[in-house]
Amino acid sequence: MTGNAAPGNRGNADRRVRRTRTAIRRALMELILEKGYEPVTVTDLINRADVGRSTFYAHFTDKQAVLFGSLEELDFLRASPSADGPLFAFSLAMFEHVREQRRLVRALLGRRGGREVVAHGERLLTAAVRDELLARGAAPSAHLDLVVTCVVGAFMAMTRAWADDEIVATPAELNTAFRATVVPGVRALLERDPGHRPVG
Amino acid sequence: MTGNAAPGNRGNADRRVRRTRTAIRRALMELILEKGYEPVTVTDLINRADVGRSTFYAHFTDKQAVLFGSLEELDFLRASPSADGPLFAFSLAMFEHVREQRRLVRALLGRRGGREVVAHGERLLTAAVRDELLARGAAPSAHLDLVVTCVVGAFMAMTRAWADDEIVATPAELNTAFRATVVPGVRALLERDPGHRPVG
DNA sequence: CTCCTCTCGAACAATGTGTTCACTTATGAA
DNA sequence: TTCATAAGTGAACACATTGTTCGAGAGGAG
Repeated sequence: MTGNAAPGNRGNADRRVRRTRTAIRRALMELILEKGYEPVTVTDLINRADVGRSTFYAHFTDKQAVLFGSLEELDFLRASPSADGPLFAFSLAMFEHVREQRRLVRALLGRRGGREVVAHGERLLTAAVRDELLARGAAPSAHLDLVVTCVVGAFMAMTRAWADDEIVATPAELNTAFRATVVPGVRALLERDPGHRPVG
Repeated sequence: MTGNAAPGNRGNADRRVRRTRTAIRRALMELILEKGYEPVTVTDLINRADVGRSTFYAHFTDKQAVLFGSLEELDFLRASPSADGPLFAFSLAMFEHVREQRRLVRALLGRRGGREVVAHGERLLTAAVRDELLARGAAPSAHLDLVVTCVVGAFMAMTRAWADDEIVATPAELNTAFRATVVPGVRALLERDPGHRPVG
């Protein structure tokens, strides 16, 4: 092993390497679904993947590296900002997607989830929301960033609370409440802002 | 030692007990300010407090117990809901309070903070916001709870992002953005709801 | 087939947790 | 002041987890 931990070598030639990495990734997913993300230890991982301890560290620096490697393959949070159509059209689709992957979402974002994972999701969503508002003519500003933070915070809070069973609702209800709370304020922002609407 | 870990015995007679507990609490606060909450270990605590390991466990079950004991004395999040005055009047005061206690807030809520601490703060704030909306005539409902979750999520997200230096702003700016995002939606909710306005 | 890479697995040093116990000390009440 | 007792000490323990190292051996590429 050349010691290249967590490289981008997706299509590695050596069958052994592929076997090891996929075994570890699969083990992580399984364990996450069973216990949540935080409680999973490297020791769990190598036991489940049936892989030597040294082998693990030859490929990944820690469990987070494994997760973030796998996360790229999931297309959660692939919210492509749209300038037309309803504001924040992503929300309903996302809430529904979250319901489908509920166990995983709870494990990653919920109480037993991981701080870094939430932060990662927040970053992705923040970028998407910001882009959408810019595409709809909002002027880039500190104020805009604050508003984006609010919107993302609201969305993540609902998702987390719902995944954790703190609230009971359908995706449609989540969506309605989210939009009812946030859209009026954002719409006011957009209208107040003359903006250079790039097409409609 | 009778083995009563973390009791409510605030005014304990024995001077030794008081000495031990305050030493541990003070140690936790100091260490939190130095390293953030998560990295602090029980071992750190007993070294700093200069207290035997067994003594620590005679008084507290873990570091979280120490924190939650101390937290009661801080009057963060003492947002008394008001039925009159502007909606969410607590927000500016709270943002300002947060600025004063910035180092502590960052340590508790920020990247190096603790999951449970955030959850605790969220619970307190959720209750306060919910009460305020009820006091202003909103009907108790699942929808209301969802909206409250949004509002609290937005507030916490701003606070955290700001404490972590992800965004730069004054309390007034935070307050403006928060209210601009959230108040229109909430106001619409209250107006749509005939409600039994109890005075105002 | 052969050579090189990867894996194995065990051992290691660190660090942390939570418990136990015999011993010493401080405290508060009489 | 005396003294029974509640409290603190400190060291040792078993255990879990991390991240590293190394020689031996197996597996794959070419």
